[in-house]
Order: sequence, then C-alpha cells, then structure tokens
Amino acid sequence: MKTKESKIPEATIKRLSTYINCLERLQAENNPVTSSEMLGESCQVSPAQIRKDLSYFGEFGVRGVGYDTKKLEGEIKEILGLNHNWPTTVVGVGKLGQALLNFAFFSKHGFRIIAAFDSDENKIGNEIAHGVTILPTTEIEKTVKNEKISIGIITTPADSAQEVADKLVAGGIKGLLNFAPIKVKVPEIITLRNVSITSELDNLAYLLTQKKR
Amino acid sequence: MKTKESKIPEATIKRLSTYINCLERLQAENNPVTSSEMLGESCQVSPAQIRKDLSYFGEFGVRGVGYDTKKLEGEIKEILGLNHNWPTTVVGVGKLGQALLNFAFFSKHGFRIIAAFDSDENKIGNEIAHGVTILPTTEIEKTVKNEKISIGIITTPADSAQEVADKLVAGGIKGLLNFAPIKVKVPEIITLRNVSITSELDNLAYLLTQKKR
DNA sequence: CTAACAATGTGATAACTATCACAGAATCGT
DNA sequence: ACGATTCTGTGATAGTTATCACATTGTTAG
Repeated sequence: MKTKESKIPEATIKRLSTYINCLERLQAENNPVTSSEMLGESCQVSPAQIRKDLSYFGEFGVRGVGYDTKKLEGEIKEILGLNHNWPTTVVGVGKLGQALLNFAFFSKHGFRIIAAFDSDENKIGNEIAHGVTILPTTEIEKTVKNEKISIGIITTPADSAQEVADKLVAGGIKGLLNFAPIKVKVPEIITLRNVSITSELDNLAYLLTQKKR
Repeated sequence: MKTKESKIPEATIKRLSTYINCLERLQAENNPVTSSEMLGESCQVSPAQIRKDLSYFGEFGVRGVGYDTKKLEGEIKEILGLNHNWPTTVVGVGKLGQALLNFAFFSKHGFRIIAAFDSDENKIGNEIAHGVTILPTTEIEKTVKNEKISIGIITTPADSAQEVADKLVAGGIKGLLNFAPIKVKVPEIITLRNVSITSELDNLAYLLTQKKR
C-alpha cells in the first residue's frame, strides 16, 4: 500500500466504507471485475469521485479493464485498518447496543467483541455472544486495562455517557464511538467520534419542509 | 422566520440539529441566555461557525448580549420543520427498530409514530406503543395511503430493504430514512437519506490506524 | 447623556472538496 | 503487429464551506 502524505478528505474515508459494501454485493452477483462506472452505479457515487478517492492511496485498477472486486475490497480494508484485530467493547446493552452486537459486521470488519457492560443488575451475567457475558460498569476500567481493549462503543442514555467515557479512558482506551445524544469530552489523545442517529431524522424533516415551498 | 434564497450547506443543517440538544442542556443548567462562545463550548463548534449557521436564516441574537436559549431552540425547530406533526412509520422491528421506537426523541421533535411493520409472524400484533401494534409488511402500501404517512424509517436487514422501500413509495411516502446497509433506490421525488451506522466504526478504525504511524 | 463594553452579523478570504477533461496504459480484434 | 477501444489516474478548475476580522448595534454604569 502506497501512502501519500497529503491530507485525505474525511468524506473520502466515509465513502471507502460504502465501497466495501458495494464490492461485496458485486462479488455476490458474480462480478469478478468492475469499473468505476459500475461501482459508482452500485453505490451512487460518481465514477470520477471513486477514482479520485482511490488515487489518494495508490493505483488499484488496470487501465482499459477496471478493478478486481475481491482484490479491491481487500485493499480498501487494508487502507481503513480493518485487518488489524480491534479488541472492542460495548457499554450499554439496551436495544441499540444489542442491535450493534447482532451485526455480522463486527467480525467481518476486524472488530472483536471482548466485553460488554451494563448498569442494570438484571442483565449482568447474561451471555451476549460466545464466551462474552455482561459485566457491571464498575468493572470497566479494570477489564479494559487487562484485556487491552482499544475501541469502546457507548450506547447508554445521555446522562451516563460522560461517566462511562471517563471510565473507558481511565482504562486506557484508544478510540471511542459515542451514540448517546450528547457530545462527550475526552483528552486529545483519544480518537473520538460522536454519532447522532436522530440528527438524520431532523435532516429529513428539513429537506421535506423545503420541498413543500 | 426570514428565509434567504441562497443555498444552505448540508453541514449547517446537521449542526442545527445538535444545537437543539445543547440548548436543551443549557436550559436544564439554568442558562436563560447564552452566547455563541458558550454554546460553541457546549457542542464543540466554533463561535464563528454558529453565528454563520444562524445567519443563513435570520438574526436571532441581541448584540452585546447573546441568545435567549429557549427562544433560539424554538427558532431552530421552526427552521428544521420540527413543528409540523410528521406521521411516521418504522419498518423492521428488530433491535434497531425497537431502539428507535424507545427514544423520547420522536415526540419532542414532531415525529408521530403511526404504524410499525415486520415480516416476523411472532411479532405481528404486539403493541409497541400506546395504540400502535405491529402489522405485517403486506399492509404497508394500504396503511401508508390511508393514514397519510409521510416519513418511513427502514430498519430491516439489507436483503429486504429495497422491497420495503418500494412498498412505502407505492403507498405515497414523502421521505425515507434507510438504516439498512445497502443504498436503496427510489424515484427522484422521494427525499431519501441512507444512514450507515457501521461506517462510523470503519472511520474510527482508520483514524486509529493513522495515529499509530 | 455619553462613553466604555460586549457580543452579534457579515463581507472578504482562505481552505477544502468535487468535477472535468484528457493523457496514459492495457486489451482485443483483425 | 498495430490501430481502435476502453477505462484508469490525475492535473487543472470550479464550487463549496469554514475562518477571520471588524463594523454594527444594543447594554450598562457613572
């Protein structure tokens, strides 16, 4: 993998993730090879955009032919760092947490669920996956440290999100993905992404309101 | 509300949604008035950015003083169109669908859940909210039409998402929010947002990989 | 009433991102 | 073997978004 020094647009990274999905689909539909046009059709991105995105990281296609779907999928996973094995934990095993834990996505993208936490005593001890039981949130710091967990996913209500984040940080977490509807604050060293599911709905409402005019 | 004709950045709309959250928090913390600096601190956006965002829609502050938190919250909701009462449906009552249905968010932001659908016979008939029971997906078109549902939220697995989208469109839906990990296609007239929860995780993996270098 | 002050609103500027158009490279048919 | 064809990779360009700096306007104190 050739890595150029120039800064890569955030939007590019977002699209790379969707390219993986589309490449999987194309493979399932028996396309060993694809073009930027076909891939673009499949994931609703312009062909030029796809080529530009890939060009930040190297040359993965064959001129006059296109891209090997399987190989390109692998290259993109390499770029995104999905070939590492990320020890991951989910804090807050409510519906949203359970939804995430159910996804086949995790293992396919290199995230290994090592532990899950909840503050609800009724849930503690329940097995959520092969060999993974729900622990009380008091165990967060110790477990993160011992198991060298690097990624934490927060799916608690808003009012406990910051507290949970602090505990994960104390345990030495590297990256945080926060789904709680509040922007948590952590030291600079921690890589943090706050995700607002509901803002997408607000966005939709706005677009619909505009259309009426 | 003064509406200027110039095109408004998508990113601005996204931020407006987060401003609502922060304004609610500021009110809960007994701040009847705030400044772009305080609000910026609260939701991690630069003060200048906040003022610029708001300026697209009019003047909501008082120079030398700041913004009335409650009033500004109302103004933003007006801008986003959250004062309409959006008849909404959720298709796919798995964990993710249930997570969304649980959010207090819906009623606060003007979305009214009118119906829910699932293909699992065991779930059909279950009551998910006051007066709302789960219907079979065969009823989608008819119900959307009869109840004049304008917003559809798709939380099904990838392989049924397109089919569901088609049924919603046939019923006359206005806007779609798709959480399934596949980009559905609908006619131009329909307002569509494809949301990829998992791409956020991919993004995090990328950032962590970079940091190692 | 007036001067000092505080925080908004906004034109100008800089930074970033997407689009375009075409040169370059591999394949295929004759 | 070579010209026609196809599709990539990328420099140049256009378009979009964020940042900056300050003029403007309302408030408050004396």
